[in-house]
Amino acid sequence: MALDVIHVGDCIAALEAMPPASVDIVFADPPYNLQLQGELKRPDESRVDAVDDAWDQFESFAAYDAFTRSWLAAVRRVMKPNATLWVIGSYHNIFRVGAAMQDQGFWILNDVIWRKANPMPNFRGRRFTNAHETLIWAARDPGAKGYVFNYEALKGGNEDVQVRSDWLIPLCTGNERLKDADGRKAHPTQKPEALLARILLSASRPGDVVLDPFLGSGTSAAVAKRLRRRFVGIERDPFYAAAATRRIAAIEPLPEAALAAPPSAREAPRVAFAALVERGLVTPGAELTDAKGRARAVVRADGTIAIVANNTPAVGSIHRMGALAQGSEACNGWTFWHVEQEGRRHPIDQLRARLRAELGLGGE
Amino acid sequence: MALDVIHVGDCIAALEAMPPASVDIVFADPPYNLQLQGELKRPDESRVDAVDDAWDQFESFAAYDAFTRSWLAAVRRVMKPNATLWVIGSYHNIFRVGAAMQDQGFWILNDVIWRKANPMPNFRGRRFTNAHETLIWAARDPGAKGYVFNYEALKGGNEDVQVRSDWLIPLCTGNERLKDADGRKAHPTQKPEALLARILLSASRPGDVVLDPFLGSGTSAAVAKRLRRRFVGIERDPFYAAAATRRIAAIEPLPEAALAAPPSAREAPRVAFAALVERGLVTPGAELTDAKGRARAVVRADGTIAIVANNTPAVGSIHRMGALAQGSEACNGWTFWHVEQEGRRHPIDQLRARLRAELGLGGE
DNA sequence: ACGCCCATTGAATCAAGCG
DNA sequence: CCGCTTGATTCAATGGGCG
Repeated sequence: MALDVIHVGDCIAALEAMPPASVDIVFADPPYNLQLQGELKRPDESRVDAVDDAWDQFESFAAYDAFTRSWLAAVRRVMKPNATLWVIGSYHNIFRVGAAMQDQGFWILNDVIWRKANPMPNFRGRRFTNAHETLIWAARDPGAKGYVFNYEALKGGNEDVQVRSDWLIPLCTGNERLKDADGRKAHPTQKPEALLARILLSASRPGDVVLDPFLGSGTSAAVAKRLRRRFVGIERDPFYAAAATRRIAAIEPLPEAALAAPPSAREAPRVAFAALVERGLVTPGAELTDAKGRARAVVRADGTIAIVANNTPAVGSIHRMGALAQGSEACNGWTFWHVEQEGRRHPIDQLRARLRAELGLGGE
Repeated sequence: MALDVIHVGDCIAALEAMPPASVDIVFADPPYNLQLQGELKRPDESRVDAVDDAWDQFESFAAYDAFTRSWLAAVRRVMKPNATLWVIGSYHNIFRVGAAMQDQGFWILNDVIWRKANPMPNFRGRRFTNAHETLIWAARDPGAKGYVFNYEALKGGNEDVQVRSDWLIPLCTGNERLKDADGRKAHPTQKPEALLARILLSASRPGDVVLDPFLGSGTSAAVAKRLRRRFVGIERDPFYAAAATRRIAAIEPLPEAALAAPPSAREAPRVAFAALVERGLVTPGAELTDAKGRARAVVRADGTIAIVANNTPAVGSIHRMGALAQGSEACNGWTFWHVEQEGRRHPIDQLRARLRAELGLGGE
């Protein structure tokens, strides 16, 4: 399969020519089926340049649904089992697309709201300002566990709080907006690079293959190249494809160091408590306590620990014994148990971190 | 048709017993079909009290769709030609509901995002915090022009800018949350009154008939009564219906002066005084005075205020009415108007400062 | 009265690895 | 595929208790 290229042509045919289970993440910005009636003018009588292109016209909801089902099925075939799909739309089409996705077995992970910082006002004053679009993020199958979600990196870049499902991002305007030779916008619905960057940084890794079946002005491919992902773009209109090709050629990938994944506790190699005992970071016979010094345990040479709970002696893993000492079902022994050094109690997780560093295994 | 009552029973049967074209606005909070698998625990091992009620269980998407089509059709019959329908849901169900609405001929006016100020986190760090729910606002028919949308009043209560399609509102917690005899939450999905107030103030008028086919804890009826709308509530569960009945009985309608016809464009208030009203820092019907207690005004539910100047009643923004009361051309209503608390008068600017602090400095 | 600390809680489709 | 073990994981708001 050719990577980092744009296929010009119908997306169904192009998708069917691709090998199955070959892409890691899909971004799709399908026609919105806007169903606009007349033309709209601003209060100053200037005309609003609406999306009235032929590709956005469908005869009926049924025709739009058939189109949706067909591209969703074709996309689903080329997704790896742990790939995820992002679709963007507005109230004109997103409900139909979301229902079709569920019908085809996609498993919705989140709906995400793109809150536009600078939306077009409602000139007639008959509705609320349409100030957002909706993204649906879905796994290929129910129960998919292995999808990519760069939780820690996202949280780290967000004042150390979880990223929410509502994202505030400005429209694509100014220099970022592609213009044609006449200085008019080259594509009517160009998406901001910030939006695609957040998507790709959230749910893909460097080197992953990003598929966009409705490439348009090429935002997804441009951001993929900058973030050192590979891309497969499909676009029916040769003029849009040409504009996207020029745009992508001018992109310089970011330095690899700017994209390396931060160390993640979840991906750090496992170190058994027994290894700490073996390596001498904890001495057999040493005493462990909880943070407040109430529960007590004795370290055994084989890496298990011994406690007395309810006047009954027990031996087992740091986790089991932590749960037993607390009377809870589960327990992370690494953070529950502490050792005393120089009069202060430290969680044994600190010792594990030190051993990881000694072994050069990363994970802090 | 009996108004201001709760019908206990199946909503389809109750709707079919109503006369056609008899309600002005519908709010529907149908089951979300959450499809939860196991149980979920917080990092501290406490159990999350999930929605696992029988009424939220459906055998399949097809069963849920059939249910949706049936209540939508029954609701549509009792809507006046210019009535509008509001439906709330999450990604579990809202796409299916929205598509069914379009299929039945409803005309979507907006989708509106309820951004939760204090959502439950994602404890396992495997997705984005699910921090919003989606509302769909639709007219009964395509091309409906006569629906109610109180554009000027909404704009006036929003710093004189159009209200957007994303609304930041806290969850229903604390005192507002209905409790049963054991002190546990009486209903698992009680909606905040601020959300319903914004809906009814946006798209209905005093005296209008508000229908809620899934009344639950009765938030829509309680807010309807307070805002001097009439209501028809339908609830299947007699325990929920009884709790709602008690709740509604305790509601005192706001003074009519706080709800009379919205002001004209020229009199629209210019600041987010409405936010103070919505959040309960100022009560509709409360009295404002100047620093010396001479001029007097009454707070209205939409964030405008009413005064009598030169024996002539007038309604408008805190600034306009302050100017009118002083006989000056301009006035900063925030420093002119005061509220009395514990025998002392404070400028309403202090309340604004408090709200800003609560919202985190107003920066979103 | 006020501030601080702690416990509780909310429409949630919430794990991964090894044997 | 099943079953067991390991061990990773939370934000804003409310309200009560205490000093």
